[in-house]
Amino acid sequence: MKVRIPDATVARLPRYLRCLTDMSYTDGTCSSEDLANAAGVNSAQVRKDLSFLEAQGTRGVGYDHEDLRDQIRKALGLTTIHPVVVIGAGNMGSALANYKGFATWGFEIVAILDVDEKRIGTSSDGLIVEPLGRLEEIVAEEGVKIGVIATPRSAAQSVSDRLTASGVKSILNLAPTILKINEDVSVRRVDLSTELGILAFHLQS
Amino acid sequence: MKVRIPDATVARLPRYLRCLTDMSYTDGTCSSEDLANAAGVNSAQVRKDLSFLEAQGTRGVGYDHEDLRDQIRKALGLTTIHPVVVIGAGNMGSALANYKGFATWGFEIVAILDVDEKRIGTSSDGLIVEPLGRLEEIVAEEGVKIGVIATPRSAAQSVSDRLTASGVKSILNLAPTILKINEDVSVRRVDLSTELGILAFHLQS
DNA sequence: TAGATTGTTAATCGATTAACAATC
DNA sequence: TAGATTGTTAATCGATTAACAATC
Repeated sequence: MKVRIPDATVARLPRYLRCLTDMSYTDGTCSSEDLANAAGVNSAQVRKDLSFLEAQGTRGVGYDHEDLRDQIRKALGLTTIHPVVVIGAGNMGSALANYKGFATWGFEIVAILDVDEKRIGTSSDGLIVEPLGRLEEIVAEEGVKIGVIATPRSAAQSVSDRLTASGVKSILNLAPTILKINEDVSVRRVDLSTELGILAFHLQS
Repeated sequence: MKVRIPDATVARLPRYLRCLTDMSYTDGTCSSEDLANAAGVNSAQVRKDLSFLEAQGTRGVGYDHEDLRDQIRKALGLTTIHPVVVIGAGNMGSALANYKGFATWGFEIVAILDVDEKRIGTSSDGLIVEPLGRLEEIVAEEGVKIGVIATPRSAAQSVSDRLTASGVKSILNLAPTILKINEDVSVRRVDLSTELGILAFHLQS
């Protein structure tokens, strides 16, 4: 990459990757116009975004489909396997554990933890639900840097504290609460109420 | 509201609402500094955002906690009940159906639909899973304006087409694909691979 | 009055996009 | 060469935030 990739661009790169996959041809070229249409953004935006990558298009032709995917993966750091731990084996946690799509992005769910005795020992997609007590041990053993919080709201903060204390550097928070967390940890929050709230706003106008 | 509320502000309003709820005192006041700390944003940001609302703070004192929540709800259009239909009764759909928190935001899941015979007729939080065939009927009967797509990738586009044809104006897409959709429909997409991809990027630097 | 906090301005910063020379 | 598309510039647009007068 030439310079630091802007946040807005980083946020769009996975979308481009998704679109390139949806296009599902692995050879041939793809123009910025094609990708812009698929992703629902401006084509100048696409070219600008891709200019931060090492990907090179060919004037008059477009971008090599396969090369582009590789370069996006490389920019996002998806060239190595990332072990991920999921806390909470409820519906949300199970949805994650069962989702095959992560593998192609380089994420491997190495464990799914819960406090509920009734869930511990059950299997979710070949993964046995383990007791929450093993969190620190698993994070250390597997070198986990990414944790997903899929617990009820009440447990989220304490789980977050334990994850960061164990050395986890990135957290995906699916619990409907705002975590208090050290600045050197990246957090992404997915809150379906928030999303519905934004949709409700747009219904008005 | 004085003028059109900027997108960035709209996206933060649900977060403020969440924080105010987390604070959990229903009387008393809350300063922009308090709310900024809870939400992890700048206090000038908070004041600017709130200036688009009818909420009035009191100089030297702060904002009335209860009034602020009401005004945010009002601005987002959360003062009436919004019927919501969920398509797909897998783990993700069930997580939605089981989540009690929607009710306090004014969302009521009126139906959960699936094509899978094995799921139809089963109960998810008091809601019987109904056949996908009833989609149009239910949307019309209940006056549904918001649909949630929690199907596999392969079914998402066709479900989206049917929802919009039935008059649904807002879609929350949880399927890992980008929908082709008319511009007059608002779409929010939640893609956990995207979120993990962004986290992976931040692990690098 | 003194202390606190809002509401708003204006400066800054970052993101978007039209336009077009470069070039395949 | 003619047509197509990139890569980049520069203009514009929108978002953020420091600063401070207003005022409770």
